[in-house]
Amino acid sequence: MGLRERKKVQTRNALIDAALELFLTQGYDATTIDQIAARVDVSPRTFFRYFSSKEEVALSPPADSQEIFLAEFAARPESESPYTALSQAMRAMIGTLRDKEPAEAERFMRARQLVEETPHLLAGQMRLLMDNEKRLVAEVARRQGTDTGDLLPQFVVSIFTGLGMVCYTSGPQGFDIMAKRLDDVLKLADRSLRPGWDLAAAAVSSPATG
Amino acid sequence: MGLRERKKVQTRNALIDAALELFLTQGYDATTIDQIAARVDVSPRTFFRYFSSKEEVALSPPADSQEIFLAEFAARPESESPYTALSQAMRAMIGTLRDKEPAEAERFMRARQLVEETPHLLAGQMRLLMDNEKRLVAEVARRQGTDTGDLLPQFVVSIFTGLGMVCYTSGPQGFDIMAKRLDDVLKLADRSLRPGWDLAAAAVSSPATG
DNA sequence: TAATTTATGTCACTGCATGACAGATGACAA
DNA sequence: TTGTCATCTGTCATGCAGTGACATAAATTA
Repeated sequence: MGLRERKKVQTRNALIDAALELFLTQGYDATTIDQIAARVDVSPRTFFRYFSSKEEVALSPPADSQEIFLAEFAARPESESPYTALSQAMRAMIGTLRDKEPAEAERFMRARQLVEETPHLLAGQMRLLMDNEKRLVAEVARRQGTDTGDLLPQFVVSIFTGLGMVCYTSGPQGFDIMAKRLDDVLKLADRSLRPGWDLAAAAVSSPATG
Repeated sequence: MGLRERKKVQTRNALIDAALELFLTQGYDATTIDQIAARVDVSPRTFFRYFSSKEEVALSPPADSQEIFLAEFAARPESESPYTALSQAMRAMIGTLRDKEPAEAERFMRARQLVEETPHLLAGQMRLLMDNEKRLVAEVARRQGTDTGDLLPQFVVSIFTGLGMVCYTSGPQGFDIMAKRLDDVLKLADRSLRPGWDLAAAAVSSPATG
């Protein structure tokens, strides 16, 4: 990796860290791009060459973690039912984040705290989630052998997204507490959902449409 | 109702209609506040006296419909379980919207279409949803006799919100198709969820934490 | 009609975001 | 090392969103 590329990574991380620091201390709205840029000694224009908006710099860690989740999900064995694969992918994601180098893991936690206390960012994160939802639905449909347009895969993904929100919205905390919370929610889900609810068979047994 | 008050309602509706018209034809981003204001013959500054942001004018109908939903939910009889009450409130909301005068019903449908095809607005609507979620969780907890901090009421609300999203994200359509879609999703939920899953008893029967 | 309240318009200003252009800096070959 | 090329950065100019201050116009009330 050349010097140029290393510098870019460095600047990018510096911008994220500076932004998170200012957002968390002064608040998101009260912080200007100029302040963030000044702290990293770059021009405001340069900031926008790394991030397309003020929102994006704050949501950059969450976006990364979602990518990780999607990768983990795609890597789950075919033997797992859609919902099981989703749950396991979520656990795997938390583990992957925890095992990163401290500086990076710290960024994820700080961003998480910021997003939670800033409604605008929470909305933005939901948008990220919905952007990925299509990919998720497609993969679930594939595992079920159903069509992407079917109600069932969308249903499964929506239920799961709901669970994710519950364990996400629960105050500042570390990865371990987050994992514990996820376990609790998944246990609750196991008690609430019928076995095989996420498999196509249940839907197929219904009479033809119309 | 005095002349002044009537004029305000009139201007407000005119602004919403002009905004929706421009947003739907030119796109949300390509439309400026100046254009909207010009179409209603008011100054741009006046626009911001009616709506605090460009986003708010577009989300005004969805915000209203959510208020209707909350009112319907609060009015459901105590005999209904939390989830049943939520489902019935949703059906009631669609009915209430359909029965409004055509001009107003039209606004809801147009806004719905706009929100669906504009990611930024979809995110904004999710924020509205989450703003109301606290109220919803509190009411569900009250019906269950559980604490607002408990996992169960949050779980129930999240599951339901997920269902709502499924039936919301499904292409441009009228109230009837929307109601049909809701029915399908609720049927699917009935097949997937264990009886009594939304009642406190199920959680209480689990062994003590730890 | 006169006095009061309230809505609206104008003006000025800050912040976010983008395009264009020039200069600085790293990459690479001779 | 040097020269060339690609790329990153800073400066400048611009448009749009959103807000505060103040004056004006209109509706309300007496």
